[in-house]
Amino acid sequence: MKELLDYFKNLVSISPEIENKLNEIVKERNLVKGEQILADNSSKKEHIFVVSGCLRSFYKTEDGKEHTLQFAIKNWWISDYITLYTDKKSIVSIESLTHSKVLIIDNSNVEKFYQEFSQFEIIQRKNFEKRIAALQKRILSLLALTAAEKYSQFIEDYTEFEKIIPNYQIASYLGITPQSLSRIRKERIKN
Amino acid sequence: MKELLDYFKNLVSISPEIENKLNEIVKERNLVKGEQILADNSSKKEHIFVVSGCLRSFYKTEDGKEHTLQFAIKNWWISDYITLYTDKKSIVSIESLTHSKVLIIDNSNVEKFYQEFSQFEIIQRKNFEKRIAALQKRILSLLALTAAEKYSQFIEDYTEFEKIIPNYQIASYLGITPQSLSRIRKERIKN
DNA sequence: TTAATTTATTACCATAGGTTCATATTTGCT
DNA sequence: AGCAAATATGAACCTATGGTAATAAATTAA
Repeated sequence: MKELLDYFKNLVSISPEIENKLNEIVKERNLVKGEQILADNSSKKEHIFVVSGCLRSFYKTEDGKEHTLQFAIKNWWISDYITLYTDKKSIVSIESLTHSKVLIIDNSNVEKFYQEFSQFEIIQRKNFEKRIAALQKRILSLLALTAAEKYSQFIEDYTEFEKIIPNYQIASYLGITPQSLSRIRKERIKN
Repeated sequence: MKELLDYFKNLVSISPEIENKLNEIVKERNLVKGEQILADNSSKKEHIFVVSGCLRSFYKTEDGKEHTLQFAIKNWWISDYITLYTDKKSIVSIESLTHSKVLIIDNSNVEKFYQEFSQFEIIQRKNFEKRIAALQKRILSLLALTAAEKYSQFIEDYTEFEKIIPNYQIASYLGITPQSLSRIRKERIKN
C-alpha cells in the first residue's frame, strides 16, 4: 500500500482523506511464481499495480500458443484492457513470473475514486497518454521490423526485464517462436 | 466546429463559456485528396478531429515502405501519439485519403482547456480507455493471426472503411504486401 | 474520350521464420 | 547432490509471405 501512495505522491499531493479511501479500496496480494491472477474468461474488471516482482499478461490460442501482451515490474500497472474498457468477453490472462506482491483495485471502485478525487483523472489521463504512445510504438515495431530488429529493440528498451523473463516468453512478446529467437541470439553473439 | 460541439454534447453539457473557448482554439481546415497534414520530422503537437472524409496516419521506412497506424473517419480523432506524448522525434505522417474537413487543436491549448474545464478530463480519459483497448486488440491480432485472418477481422471491424481505402493501404495496415492481400482476396472469393 | 497515372492482380522465385523432433542446459525440489 | 521439470538450443525441412517484374484494371486528369 505504501508503495502505491509513494507512486501517487510523486504525481500529486495526497490528503489523509484520499489516503483513507485508497486504503479502503486497495487489496494487497502476494503471488507465487506461476500463479495466475486473472484467468481468461473471467470478467473481473481489475486494475493491478505491481509492488514487487514481475507479471505478464497474455493470450492463449485454442491450439495452446501463448502471445504476450505486456510485462510489468515494480510501479507498473497491468490489466486486461479489453475486459476493463469494452463489453467483449475476456481472452487475456495475467500471471506472476516471480514471487510478486501486487495491489488490486476493482474498477467500480476506481470509478468512484475518480468522482471523489478529480485530480486522479489527470493522473490517469497522463498515464494513459504514455501508454497509448507506447502501444503505438509497439504496433510500429510489429509492422515494420524483422524478428532480429524487434529483439534488439526489446533488449534496448527493457533492459531490466531481460534478466527476469525467460526467452520463450520474450519470443511470445515479439511474435516469434523460441527457436527463432535462439537463432537470432546465436547470430548476435557472432557479430 | 459544429460537429465537434455535437460530439462533445453527446458526452457532456456544454456551457456558452466552453463553446467560446473551443471556438478560440479550434482551427478548421479543408484537405484535398493526398494532402499531408502532418509531416514526419515535424514536431507539431496537434490533435486532429475528422469532420468528414478519411485520414490515415503512417510511418515510412528508409527504403520507402509505408506502415499504416490508423485510419480515421467522421468523428474520430487521429494524431501522432508518439510526438504528442513523448519526447521522441516524430516519425509519423498524417495524410488525407479523400477530400476531407478536419479540426485541429494544438496540444498546448488542449492542456489549458483541461485546466479550465475539468469535465473534459473525464471525456478524454474515457476516450483513451477505449483507444487503449483497441490498441491492445490490434497487438493481439498482429501477434496471433495469419494474414488471411487479419484481413477477415479488418473487414468485419471496419466495414465502413473497406470501400474508401485502397487495398494497398489496407495491406500496409495489416502488415502484409499488396500482392499478398491480392492472393488472400482471391482465395476468399473461391470459398 | 483518351491518355496518364494509380491501383490491383498474377506468376514465379526467394527467404524469413515456422514446424518438428532431438538434445543440451538450466532451474527447482527433496 | 541428484533427479525431474522447465527452458534453451540445434538441425532439417517446410510454408506463408516477401520480392520482383510484368500485365491488367480502374481512376483521374486533360
